[in-house]
Amino acid sequence: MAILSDHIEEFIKSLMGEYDKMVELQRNELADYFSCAPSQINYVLATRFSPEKGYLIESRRGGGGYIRLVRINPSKKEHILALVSDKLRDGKISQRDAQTVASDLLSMGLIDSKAEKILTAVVSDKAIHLPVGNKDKLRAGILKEALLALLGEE
Amino acid sequence: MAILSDHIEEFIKSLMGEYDKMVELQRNELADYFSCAPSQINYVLATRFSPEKGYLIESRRGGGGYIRLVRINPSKKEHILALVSDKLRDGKISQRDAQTVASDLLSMGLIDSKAEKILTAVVSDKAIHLPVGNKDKLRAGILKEALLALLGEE
DNA sequence: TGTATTTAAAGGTCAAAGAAAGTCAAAGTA
DNA sequence: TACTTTGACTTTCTTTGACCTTTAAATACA
Repeated sequence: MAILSDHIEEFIKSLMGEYDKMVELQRNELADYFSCAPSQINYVLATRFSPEKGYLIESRRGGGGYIRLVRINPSKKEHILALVSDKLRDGKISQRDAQTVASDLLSMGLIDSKAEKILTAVVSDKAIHLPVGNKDKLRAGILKEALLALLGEE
Repeated sequence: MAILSDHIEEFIKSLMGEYDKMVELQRNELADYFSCAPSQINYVLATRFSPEKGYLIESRRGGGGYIRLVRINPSKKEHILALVSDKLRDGKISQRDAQTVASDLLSMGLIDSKAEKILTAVVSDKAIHLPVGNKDKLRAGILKEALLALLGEE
């Protein structure tokens, strides 16, 4: 597993360092450095540096333009409550989305990898073997309880 | 004449070596090497590298995709698999028993208190809001997947 | 000089092509 | 009968390229 997008992700993270809150990129320069299409950079930002993963993106076009990544350090409680009201608003959630929630929590450092594994497992279609239909509704209930349980832990 | 699947199994095991915990495969490459259909590889994985046989499988599709096999720590495996076959034998479990399983795991040191909270939550009747009846069956499925997921850690 | 216009330098979007792996059912084999 | 093998089709993730929008700087002009 060593793919261009992963390299770019790593590179950006190394630029940001462990403790910095912010880094500024030049899209074209980066694309040049990795010999790829500039839009590749957007792809990496969209898939690896989304708000759900704990980053905000600001940018400016034109001469002297830039892309600025800001790492947000969310309060656990707020973030989880936001997830509950956001992703579970309509009382159902797909397996895919639920697992994204889990992996996002991990990448934000709000849960550890063991907890992430459990979350991923319990929202899987495998865990929820119903004949058909309302899996997504049930899954939402399970995920919700799990998330609320996380609130308790400090 | 040993059969193709057996050869593939052996080959993968030799790749992993005696002491490695993990090996990464390329499905198509392997299939090529054995001149078989790619889905043959899935068959081998499903029949020879299941959790019950001591392996977890992670994978990723698309460019840079891979299949990763993780060998489960045997002693942990025994504990947990014993639980699975014991408590979940008949495919259902009460909320009370499920929660006992969780707290037992905690006191055995196999999970931390955060994980225990999650487990307790996801097997609660609150999480599983079905109109009526088959909660215990569903709960068993959820618990089982959660336990199997734990096998991978550490 | 001050404003309007043009140009060039960024970054953004989207869809298509490519690169894996997954699924499932049918056919083959022991 | 149960296990194995295959192949067609699906899903997911990545990469590229063509075209669009925004902005700063340069230039023209009144």
